[in-house]
Amino acid sequence: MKQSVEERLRQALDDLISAGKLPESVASLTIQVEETRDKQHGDFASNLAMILTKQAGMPPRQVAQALTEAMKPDPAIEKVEIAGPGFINFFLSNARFFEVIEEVMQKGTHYGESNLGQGQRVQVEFVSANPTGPLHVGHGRGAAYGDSLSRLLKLTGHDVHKEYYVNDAGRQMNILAASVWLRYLELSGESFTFPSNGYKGTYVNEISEALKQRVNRKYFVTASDVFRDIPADEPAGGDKEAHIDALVNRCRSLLGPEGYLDVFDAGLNSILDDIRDDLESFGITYHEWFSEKSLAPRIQSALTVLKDNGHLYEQDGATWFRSTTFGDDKDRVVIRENGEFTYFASDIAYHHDKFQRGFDRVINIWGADHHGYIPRVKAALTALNLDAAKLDVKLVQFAILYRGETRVQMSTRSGSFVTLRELRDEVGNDAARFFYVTRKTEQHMDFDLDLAKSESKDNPVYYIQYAHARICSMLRKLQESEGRLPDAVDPASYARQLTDEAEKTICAMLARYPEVINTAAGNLEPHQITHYLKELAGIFHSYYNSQKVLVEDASLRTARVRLSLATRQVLANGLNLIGVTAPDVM
RNA sequence: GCGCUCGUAGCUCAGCUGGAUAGAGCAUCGGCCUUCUAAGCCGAGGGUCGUAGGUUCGAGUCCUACCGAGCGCGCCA
Repeated sequence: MKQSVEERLRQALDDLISAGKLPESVASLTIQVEETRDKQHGDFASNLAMILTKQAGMPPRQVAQALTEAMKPDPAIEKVEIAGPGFINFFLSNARFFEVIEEVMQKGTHYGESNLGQGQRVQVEFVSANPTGPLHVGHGRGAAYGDSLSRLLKLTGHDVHKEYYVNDAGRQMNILAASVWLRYLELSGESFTFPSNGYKGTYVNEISEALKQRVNRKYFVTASDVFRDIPADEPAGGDKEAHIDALVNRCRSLLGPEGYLDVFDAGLNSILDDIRDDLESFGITYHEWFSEKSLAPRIQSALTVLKDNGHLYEQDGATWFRSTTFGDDKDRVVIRENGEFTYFASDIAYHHDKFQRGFDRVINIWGADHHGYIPRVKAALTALNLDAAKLDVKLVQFAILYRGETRVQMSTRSGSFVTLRELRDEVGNDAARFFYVTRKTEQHMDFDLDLAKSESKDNPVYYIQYAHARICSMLRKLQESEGRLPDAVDPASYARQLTDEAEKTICAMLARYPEVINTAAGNLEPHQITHYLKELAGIFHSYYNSQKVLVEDASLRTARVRLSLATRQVLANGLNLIGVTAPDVM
């Protein structure tokens, strides 16, 4: 519908240019047409005349007049009006609105698809939480967003590759391994003060328990041997970092390379399995789980490229990347004085690898606390002679958790946190996914757990699902009485039968769906879909209350049933896009 | 101090990339079930869009400066 209006304006514009009434320069102008908010202004409106004012050298209303006169007649357009400061308002022919019903029915689950992405290869990396503990509710938002975005991109013609970057190397993982081992020693009868900076969650005990079952006393060492000459922990007046690092080193030396790796993997694999299982239950699967450890051999080669390009230098015994050349606040260390690579060095190698894999576009979904990394990662890409513009980093603000009035402190280390699994168990997958994705990512979000848990009744997701279930229920009733659902009829019949204003509104809404999808995909904003669905469900509920669908008159009934079928289809398509089920019965 | 993300109804949030009189949902108040699911519908009240300037035909949207919130500014990950 919108397209006919655009075509007509384009034609008028071109004609005026060839007639010499408008300068050549305006030919490249993109024509803006929008749906009117107020139907007194017609169905669609364009601001074209006002944009042209300056270059045409005429007042806007006069430009509008010229455009209107140049327009050839179009069967889809019933009336054109000039209004306000110079808007051109289009009134479409009635029959046009109802064509969408059969279009939706014909395309079914494919309705809304587009070729916006033109087969572009897009990588979406999301969640990528450290495998040092179960996912918590903060990760849930990135998970729901990343997955919905991926579905959206796939639907709009992108070749999507979903990836989880597993931080299975580094200090935190070593602390986890040490924590597992220490709990194992406790289970084996030793007693000591657990390090304040160790991982204290109960899941660690479970891993240690399983380890004990498997290896029995193979890794046993007495507590006095473990803690001999270890610097004091913070509660004892020492430094907690030094304390835990010393324990990690002691763990390594006492267990030997093989034993240490066994304990390390016990922790890593158990937690990774748990995360994978958690996400799968949440409706999220990945194409690839990319191991940071596997990157080790390639870190040096990435740094070599930087070095060859002249962007590395030595200072204070460390190797630095001159990221300030590319707009970063300060230069960054890539190889520490002790010879170890920094986390950033891995990140350079990872992004180097991503780009070498040939993606046209790379989307990183990060927690908002990582925003400071964007300049340095982009700097690294540029320094590697790669196109940093292909990298898009979306920051997801953390949800601030409340339990009633009190704020919930979240720390993976202390073990006092709400897991994603707990949230899913309490509010359900549908509510959780919908809730997470219903606001835009940059927006802070207050999340009252008590409210969310008790909210099941008020949660907007039910409102939409209910609309879907209602239609299903109605159709079941018709199946019973008629034995079948009506087939397609001539669009002209819809125009004759569907005279209620609400019916036209619903059709206009259905017709807008593909555009909503494209805008949402283009802006990486799946939240637009949830708002669209709420609106569609709303007008349908309202219609349902004012008009009976299953009326005696067969022609009218058929038209209304087909309209309902189309609405159901779009609701289902939209819900599926955000990973929410569309139930037949509620 | 510098940087990033924000500031819209009592609360939680939209606002279609600059358009016509700023919208929903909760919450509050008043109505609607002998009729396809009341998990629903209809109506009412509620706003200096953080503040002040600027850009233009036109600003919640763009630019600048302040105010306020959250986060970041390690040879941590």
